Amino acid sequence: MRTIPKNSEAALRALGLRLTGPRRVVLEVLRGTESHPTAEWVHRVVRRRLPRVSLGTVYRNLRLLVAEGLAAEIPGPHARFDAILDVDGPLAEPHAEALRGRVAARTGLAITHHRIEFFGRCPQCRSVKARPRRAP
Amino acid sequence: MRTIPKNSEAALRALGLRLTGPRRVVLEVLRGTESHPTAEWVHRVVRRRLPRVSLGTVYRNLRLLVAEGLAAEIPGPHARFDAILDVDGPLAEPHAEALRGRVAARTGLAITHHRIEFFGRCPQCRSVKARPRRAP
DNA sequence: TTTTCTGCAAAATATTTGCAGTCAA
DNA sequence: TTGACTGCAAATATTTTGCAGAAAA
Repeated sequence: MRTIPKNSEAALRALGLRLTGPRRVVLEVLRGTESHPTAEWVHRVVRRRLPRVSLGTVYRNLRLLVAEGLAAEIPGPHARFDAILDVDGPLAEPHAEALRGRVAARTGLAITHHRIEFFGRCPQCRSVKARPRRAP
Repeated sequence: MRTIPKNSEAALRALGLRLTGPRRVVLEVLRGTESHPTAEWVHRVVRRRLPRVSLGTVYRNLRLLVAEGLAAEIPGPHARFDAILDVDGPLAEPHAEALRGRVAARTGLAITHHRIEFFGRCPQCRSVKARPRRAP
């Protein structure tokens, strides 16, 4: 399974994407928050570093990062985005299989697929005193 | 943990919601598809049974079902909705705990929370020959 | 009855896109 | 250089809401 570099520049380069200021900052902002930010929130935060970045560019880069697998789009009243890192696929299989069986037995459903997501803080984030502000 | 009835009418009544045509059909449509439909798709399908239902009403009921825990909103370019049934909470815990530990060790993240979703077809759906049409 | 809900249509939000100029490679 | 990318603003698309009437409890 492909591994995504923790360094944002490297992650973008690994995908053959051009390394532009707005793009790098959008990814870093996503990776730097624990919340599930809206596009508008990302835009506000990106602008603290690059004041001239437009909302359109933020949207274009969010969609690009999602398409490239560097970000995920998650539930909410407005679309919300999260940075993601890979975990080796087979890691989860034994547990997932056991769970599928139990869920199937309990519900009578024929399970077609499942999704497991973990949310957490990286070491770098933990070393910072101030906790990230929550998205609106 | 609260259990959600498989019968849509009973599920709505159990929550003290009024049983209206549009509401019941919206829930049944959600439960009757394997795909992750958009609000507009739900609207189209609901209208095959109740032609006068408006898009606004579909939105109101989708939001209500989400608020009441009968449906979930999931990722996509447009908001997408799924019907959900409960699985006993403690059922998943031993596996989830084991997974959290392995994911934390592998990624260096301090896991704050996780979410496990299973998708499948109910016995009633399986007995039908024609497979449900996919959402757009 | 008395609320809650609905259809309709307008309003508010959110997202995408065309274009001309910039910039990374 | 030259494609890819961007800001800007206009165009679309999506979602929410006010209101008067209809319907459930």
